[in-house]
Amino acid sequence: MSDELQQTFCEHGLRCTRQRRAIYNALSKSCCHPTADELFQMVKKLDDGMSLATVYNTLEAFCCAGLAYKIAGCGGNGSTRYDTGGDDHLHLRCRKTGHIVDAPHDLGERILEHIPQELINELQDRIGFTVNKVQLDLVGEFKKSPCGS
Amino acid sequence: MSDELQQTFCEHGLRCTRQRRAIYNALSKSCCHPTADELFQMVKKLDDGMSLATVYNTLEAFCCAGLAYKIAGCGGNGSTRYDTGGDDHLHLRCRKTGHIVDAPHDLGERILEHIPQELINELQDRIGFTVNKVQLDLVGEFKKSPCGS
DNA sequence: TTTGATGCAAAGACTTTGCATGCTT
DNA sequence: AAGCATGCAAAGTCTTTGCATCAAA
Repeated sequence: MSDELQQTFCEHGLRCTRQRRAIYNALSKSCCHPTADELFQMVKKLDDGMSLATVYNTLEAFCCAGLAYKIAGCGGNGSTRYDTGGDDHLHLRCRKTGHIVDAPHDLGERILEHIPQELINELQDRIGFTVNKVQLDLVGEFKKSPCGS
Repeated sequence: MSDELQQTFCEHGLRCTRQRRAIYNALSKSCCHPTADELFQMVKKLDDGMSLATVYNTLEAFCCAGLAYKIAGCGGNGSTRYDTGGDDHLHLRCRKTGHIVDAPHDLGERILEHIPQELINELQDRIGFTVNKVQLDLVGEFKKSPCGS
């Protein structure tokens, strides 16, 4: 079983288990930044021996290893959402449902490239704050539910 | 007691109580987007007859009325943070502590004005998403604790 | 074989709710 | 006087933890 995923885990100091594979696959396939429970529901269908605690533990391990990120859950209910932390830094957040969806890649890039790096640098110097990631959120409302979810 | 705050509440259909005054004042004075519990701690010092449930209820009422906003609590612990929803749309989020601080007003404006409205419009048309608020978060780390908190 | 991961259930943290009482309007 | 807001405690979510068992390395 020395596939790509195994190697990814290994490079990040994580053991490669059946559960972690399933969770990682579900997370990276999803376009909608699922919550821990949503992931659990997806994964349980494919693999019945799976507990919600493991999903939480695994996500925490992924986050520590840099394989995933928590993104805020400020919408409807207060649950944390996760993503695999690609370069999708433009989110559409629905005020009502709490859903978070990536903006189309091309538009995201075109919008983000307008943010001037020299101002970010100035800010870092002035405040004593190190910026790791620039995250632009457009808060609003979907006219209809995205992703069919 | 027909001061400014009373009028603000009244315009938003809210009764003006001692507790709501205290909570609103504490929230608008704070530069650091407190959690419900942090607000409770601040306010309890000044007004002993104050319950945490009231803080939550009041914040919920403020949010419904548009007097405050929830902002995500994706940092350390998972508690929601609040602000009075001025035009401070550039936040510095500390990965480690979960603290959220406004960027200095001038810098925030200078950075945000670079985001081209026509691209936002294009996105709204393409996705069927109505943007109410543009929120830019710089995620990273403070070299030392901000706000003395 | 060693060591970390899993699953279960219990505990913990954060938030909401029901209801009697009090206060604003 | 009427009706919303408060306070308390209990209930509800979401998340973490302890511990025995299991599996990856």
